[in-house]
Amino acid sequence: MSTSTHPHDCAHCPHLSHSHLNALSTDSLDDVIKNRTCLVFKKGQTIYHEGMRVNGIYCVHGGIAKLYKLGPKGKEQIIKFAQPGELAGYRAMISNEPMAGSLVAHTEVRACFIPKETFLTSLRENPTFSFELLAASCKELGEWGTVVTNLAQKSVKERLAELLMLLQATFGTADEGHIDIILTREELANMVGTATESLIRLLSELKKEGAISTSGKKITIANMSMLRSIAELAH
Amino acid sequence: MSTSTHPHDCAHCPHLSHSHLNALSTDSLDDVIKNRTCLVFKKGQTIYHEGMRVNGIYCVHGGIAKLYKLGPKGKEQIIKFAQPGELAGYRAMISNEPMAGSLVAHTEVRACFIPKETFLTSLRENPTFSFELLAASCKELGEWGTVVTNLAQKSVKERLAELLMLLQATFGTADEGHIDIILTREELANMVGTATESLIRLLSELKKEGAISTSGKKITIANMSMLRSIAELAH
DNA sequence: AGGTCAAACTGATATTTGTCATAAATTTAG
DNA sequence: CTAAATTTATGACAAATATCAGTTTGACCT
Repeated sequence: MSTSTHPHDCAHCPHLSHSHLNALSTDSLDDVIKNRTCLVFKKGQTIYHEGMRVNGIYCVHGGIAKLYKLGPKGKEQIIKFAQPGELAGYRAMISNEPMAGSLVAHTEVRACFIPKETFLTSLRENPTFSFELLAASCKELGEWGTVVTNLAQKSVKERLAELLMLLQATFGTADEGHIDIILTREELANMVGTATESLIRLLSELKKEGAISTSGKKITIANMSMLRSIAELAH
Repeated sequence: MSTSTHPHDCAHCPHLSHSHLNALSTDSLDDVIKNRTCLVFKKGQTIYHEGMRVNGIYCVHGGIAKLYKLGPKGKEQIIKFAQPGELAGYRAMISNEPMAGSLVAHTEVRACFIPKETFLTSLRENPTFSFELLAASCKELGEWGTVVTNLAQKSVKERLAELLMLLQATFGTADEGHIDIILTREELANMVGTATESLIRLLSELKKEGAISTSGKKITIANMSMLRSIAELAH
């Protein structure tokens, strides 16, 4: 089970400024803080399961959470990673459906649980918040179109090159220069939609070509323009 | 160019009841009607282009419009078809981005153009409308997750079987029993993400197996449960 | 009705990707 | 710190899918 900690200080959370919750009025934010529960999930722990009806949403304020769906043959398809400042589970809440995917702690995750009623009330009372979520959803919808097009039309190698660039853009680089998120080869495969063995071979190719270098699970982009040309052109 | 017609009677439009615009107050609807322009697009005509900034949205009230994106090698990826009652282009308007895809008249299309300002004002003044769009976007986001998972994990044949079921569910069956939308093999290929020749071969297989029958571009689902098992299981 | 053009189809072949088996390396747990 | 378990890696092969070349069909136009 998740562990409840001493309350997280949401009002001064360093992630608040780039969170959608920042659009709330002082009163609404107070209400959220009053009703939220602070939780800690150990690495690997499931926060919620696909298909579940959950009566609230999560605001991640520490660690990285992995959102995935199960495919027809039970294989996991990684949809996205949620970073501090992001809300998770609000789509299902708003469209009043079961969760479309499962959320699991990829590292240790600290998150606040905000009850459904609190969340829906804050939506109702804060047009700015509501509009911001609408705008974010609309933006994401546009991005999914690109994801689908790439998935349908690009080769696995092109998708992999693109994914590595995206990961670097999203998670930045660590001090040693590698992309600052640790993923297994299987997880990389579950993002680009291929078999683990194929992914391993293509990573080796990229390495041999000098586009990237690896050290265990740490991946460094060695030649960004080469990687970009692989992602966009071909072989 | 598109032709302007004598005004469409939006207030009594048979599609209004299942359109998001139905959530508007009488005043807002009047405002929309006052400012909208009714247009007719001939089959094949482009309504807007990917990458464009458009200063308004379209409300389709007749015909079918095809929304697609161009892939890296210039191949079209069909994202969806918009039917009467649907709004098109509102995502870009709300997230304030260029259009993520191109919209083209798949049949003759009748649509009202609603200027950006009118649309945004109605959003601002109608929380119900705004929430409905938010809920719809959230629902769609969940659906894209499934699309992506299927694209990443299913074979082309499975995706084709699924597409045929989806088309029947969306467009219904014509009197003669076929799925009530006419698509070229290339368009089908551009929906499932495969080469036209592959699609043709797989359609023939489905025909040989008795799951479907075809007559020109008209496709009839002959054995729905067989088709479903092909879509879900395998080969 | 005949000619023209685009779409549908077919075959042969190349390429990509998946699968299975197995070994080496790395991480984790005790 | 070592043993077990997982992850990474590689090879051989099978299956799926793309590509190219060419033929047939059917719709449309005057």
